[in-house]
Formats: sequence, C-alpha cells, structure tokens
Amino acid sequence: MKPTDTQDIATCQRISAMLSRIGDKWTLLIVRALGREPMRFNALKRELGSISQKMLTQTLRNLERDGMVSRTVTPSTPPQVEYALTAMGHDLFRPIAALAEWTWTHADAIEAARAAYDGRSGQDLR
Amino acid sequence: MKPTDTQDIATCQRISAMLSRIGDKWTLLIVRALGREPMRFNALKRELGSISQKMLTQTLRNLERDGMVSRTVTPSTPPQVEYALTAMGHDLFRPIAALAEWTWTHADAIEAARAAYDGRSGQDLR
DNA sequence: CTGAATCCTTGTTGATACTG
DNA sequence: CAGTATCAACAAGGATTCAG
Repeated sequence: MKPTDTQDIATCQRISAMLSRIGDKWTLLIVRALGREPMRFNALKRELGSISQKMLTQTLRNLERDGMVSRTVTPSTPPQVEYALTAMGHDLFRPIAALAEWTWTHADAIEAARAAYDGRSGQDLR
Repeated sequence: MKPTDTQDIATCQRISAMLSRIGDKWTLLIVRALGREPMRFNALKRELGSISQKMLTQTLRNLERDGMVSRTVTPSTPPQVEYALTAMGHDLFRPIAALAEWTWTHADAIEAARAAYDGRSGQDLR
C-alpha cells in the first residue's frame, strides 16, 4: 500500500469538493454580497436578482453548515433573519481573491486559447 | 485593471465558472498528475484509477480548450498522444495551491462546524 | 492505443404553490 | 418576511459499444 498517494488523492478530492461548492452557481455571489455587509434574506434575494428562493435557502444552508455564514433570527413580526460572514468566511476571501486575480489577469489568454481551439476543431461544425 | 474591478458581478460569474471547472470531479486530479510529468492517455487513466474513458477525454478537452494542457500526437503504431501542462496550466497551480492550503488548514474547523450544525438540526430528524 | 457515439442513471436547478 | 414542499427540466457522470 502507498499511504502517501492515497492520502494525496483524498486531500485532492477534498479540495475539489470545496472548490465545487465555492464554484457553484451562487455561492461566490452570496459570499461577495455578505462580504460587504450583513444582509437579510430578501435583501439578499433582491441583490442577486435572478436567484430562486430555493437556491438561496439551499446555498445559505450549505454555507452555514460549513461555518462560513452565520444566521441570526430576531423573533418579531415580521420575523427578521440576518445573514453574515463568519470570521472563517471572511478568511476564505483571501485565497479566493488570489484565484480571482489570476482569473482576471488570464481572462484574455483563456479567451484566446478557446478561440484558437474552436477555430481549429470547429471549422466545419455547428 | 484595478482590484475593484474584481468586485464586478460579471467577473464574479466568470470566476465561478473557472472554479466550477477546476472544482469538477476530475480536473484537479488530472492537473496534479500532469503537474508531476507529462503523461499519455492510458497512463493517465491508470493513474486516476476509477475515471471513465469518457470523462478523461472530456476533461482533457476542456483543459486543452482553455489552454491549460497541451496535446501532442505522435503518429505511429500504436498512436501515442502525450498530454502536458502548458505554462499557463502550471501558473494556475499557484493560486490553487493557496486555496488548497487554506482548505487543508481549515479542514478541522469545517468538519467541526458541520458536526455542530448537524447536531443542532438533526436531533429530531431522519 | 486513443478516442467517438450511445444509452442510462443520478444529481442539480428552477418554477410554483403553500405555511407560520 | 422567511422559509418548506413538490415536481419537471436539464446537465453531469458512468457503462458500454464501436472505430481509426
């Protein structure tokens, strides 16, 4: 048995799982919105525009479960629920920002690579 | 390119798309394998073990299209196709490694947050 | 050996309706 | 206001078969 390999692979998959979550359709936008200021459910919904309430709830639950977002209920009429980034949630922002920076600076190169690739293999297609 | 531009929503979605791709089931493992050394198709397949041929092809095509991986065909019998990381592919490794590092160092905290959350809301369920 | 094409199962997303 | 529940549409992943 090779513990190093299986360990590395397991770690790799864990990181993939994290990337998948962060990279899903809404997480980044939500984290970004909450990164500016804590917000209530419907304010968040308005901010994101086209998100369904189901996906907003679901994504917030995931973030809450992972300890990235806190959920504070104020029992009143109407009820108020405020979402905010936790310390860990804020912390996550640093490596994300680095990756964002990379994506931003390489966007043109990627675009060019895609155009070149599509030009090569898509000439007679579509 | 100001850093404030990274706060733009379109950019945010672009980064999400990038994260989604990198975070998909096989990309990271493939990039990691190719990061060590260029490899041929079946060597890669053996290395990854449980990947289907379809997903390997598909993921490699995506990486190739984005300019992260190069594909070199040597016409012979049997044909040889070698995949390798491009300069940009290697470059991508830095911010990914930062995120991996973050995930690794926060794994326990995330695990704990999940356990706490599941303990809170799962007591009377299921 | 390196793939493309097909089918099938599963998971994810979204629209809609309803509740406290 | 802040959700939950349900269902339909669609995309992703995997197994299998065929081909250069």
